[in-house]
Amino acid sequence: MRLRQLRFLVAVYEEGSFTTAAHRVHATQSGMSMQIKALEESLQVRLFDRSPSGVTPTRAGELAYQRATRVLRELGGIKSDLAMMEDHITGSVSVGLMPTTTRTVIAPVLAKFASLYPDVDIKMEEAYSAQLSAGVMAGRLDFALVPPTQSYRGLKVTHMDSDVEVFVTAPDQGRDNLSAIDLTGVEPLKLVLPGPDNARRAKIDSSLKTFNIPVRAIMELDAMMATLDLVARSDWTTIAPGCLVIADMESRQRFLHPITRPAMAVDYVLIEPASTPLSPAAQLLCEELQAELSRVCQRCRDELGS
Amino acid sequence: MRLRQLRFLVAVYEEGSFTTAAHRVHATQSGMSMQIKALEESLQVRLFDRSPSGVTPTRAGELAYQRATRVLRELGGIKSDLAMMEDHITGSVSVGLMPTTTRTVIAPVLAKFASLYPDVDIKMEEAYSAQLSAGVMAGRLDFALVPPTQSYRGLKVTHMDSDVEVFVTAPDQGRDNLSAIDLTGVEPLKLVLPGPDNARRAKIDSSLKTFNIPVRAIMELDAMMATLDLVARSDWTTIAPGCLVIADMESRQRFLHPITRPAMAVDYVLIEPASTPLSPAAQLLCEELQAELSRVCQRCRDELGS
DNA sequence: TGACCTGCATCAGGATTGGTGATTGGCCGC
DNA sequence: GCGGCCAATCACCAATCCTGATGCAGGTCA
Repeated sequence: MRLRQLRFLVAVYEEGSFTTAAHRVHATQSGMSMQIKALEESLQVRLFDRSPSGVTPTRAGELAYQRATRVLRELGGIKSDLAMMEDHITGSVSVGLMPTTTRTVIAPVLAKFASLYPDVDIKMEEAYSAQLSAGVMAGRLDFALVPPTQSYRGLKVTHMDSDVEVFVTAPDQGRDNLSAIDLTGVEPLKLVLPGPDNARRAKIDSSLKTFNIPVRAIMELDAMMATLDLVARSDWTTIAPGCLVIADMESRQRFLHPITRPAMAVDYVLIEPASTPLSPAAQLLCEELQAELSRVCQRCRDELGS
Repeated sequence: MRLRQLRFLVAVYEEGSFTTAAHRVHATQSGMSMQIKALEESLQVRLFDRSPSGVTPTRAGELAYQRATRVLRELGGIKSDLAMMEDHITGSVSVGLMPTTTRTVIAPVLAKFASLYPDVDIKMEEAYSAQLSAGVMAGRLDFALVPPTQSYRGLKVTHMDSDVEVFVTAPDQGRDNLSAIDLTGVEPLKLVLPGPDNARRAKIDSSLKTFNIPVRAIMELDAMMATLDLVARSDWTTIAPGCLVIADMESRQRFLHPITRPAMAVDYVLIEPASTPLSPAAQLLCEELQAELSRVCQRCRDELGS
């Protein structure tokens, strides 16, 4: 068994094709075919079912893939360890964040990190989950913080924290700030929500439907700040994650209302390449981010929980 | 980086010499030298300090070794996974046990395991820790259950459970069965103890010394059953792990006395090769052993704890 | 102090391995 | 039925790695 074969296995599994996998790892189709064959022979088991339209992993292929990613991750850990040994952390980190977290959570993290590790270059990208996971898979991003999505092929997923959803209105809409609300017993809502591609949207829709919550109108706005701005100066309302709106506790530009029913939570997960470990710098940034996120989430649950 | 290089790294680290490491992995000294050099170049760091009497790992070498064992362990996991996929567990398991556990713990485990997996061949070896760890390192044993020792080079160690030490006397020695005893306030003891090579012996000696426990005579007996037999039919006494003597709760051949002072515990650890995972059969036997051991240890702590 | 031993580094040659590009054969959609 | 797509195979070439011999440094013993 060779490391190259494991890398090939991972590529083929993730691409579902010998040819495209070969391109990805800068090899030829024939070499790919031979190496996979050799691997199958050394393991005495068929890893992929071949078809004229590509390949699909067998059960054994699934297992082998899972292990192979872990082997490669450990392998990369060697270099990380050695880099971590250096007293001086350097390099660059590219991180992707969903808009929710860019308002409150990220600023203190960046400030702290930059002062702790002045020689690390930070690149931050704000986008929705699909683009972020694509970025991580393509290697453009070291890791990303996203809501749970469906497609994790080639990604390692770690749950980081759970946040509460909060109902948000303008101050002049006749509700007391921080008063709890039961959405199942309320006049029809005018809601600003993200578009159907958004991961939170699906959960919200299903809650609305399950509990027969009346909705007068829905406006789709795939821009968080615009949404909040609109809510602040109109009779439109929205449902937003605690992390996003907790700053309004002080500013009182918007009034926040814990939701007693239905129960709605939003999860944050970390995604990173399945078969590559984080660089030391990325690991450290990740820890800072985790710490700050759970601090904020804790506060949200305490002060905005139902 | 190549897997072969990692195997070489592990061998060199554990042997402390290029030449003997080369023999171990069926390679030549020159090939070993070149591969390690290549590895060092690809990692851009020196892994071993060479001297005319052998090699010693640098700090980087330590780290790389730790990782390398984990890589190889994960790698072996591929085959284990695939073997585990078979509905029918087969193969053979060689396990080493210290005498303490062979009296009470192992029988039910073997009985259950043999009936669950009738096609697995079991080999069991009873010996003291030094021989067992040598056996594991040489690959003769899949794993072994031993008391904590010093030298773990090349072994993965997992703490399994903690047991109590019990003071044991013959029934006619004027002590009530199960009556607690404070060894610090007792007339000088006649103790049968294992020899100085035994891992428990060092701990017992240090306790005796620390608490100034008077000892009239010590007899060294490296045979557990003989020790117990002697204690049952004389005024000699001993200190034994709970697991070993709990059977006397019913038989009353010997009287047991929880020790209130000094606090004495005996740990059981599992050792296995650092860079090879357990075979599926070994893994299963290990789980059964763990379960039974913690059941017995729990009972010992409940009924023989101070 | 000098001969000897041990252990690692280095070198050149040779065998094995792995990658390449072209070709074949099977299946699907047009 | 034809062209496109994909994997398997083959022969050839290049790179790699292993080998056995030799050199060198340090430590030991008479």
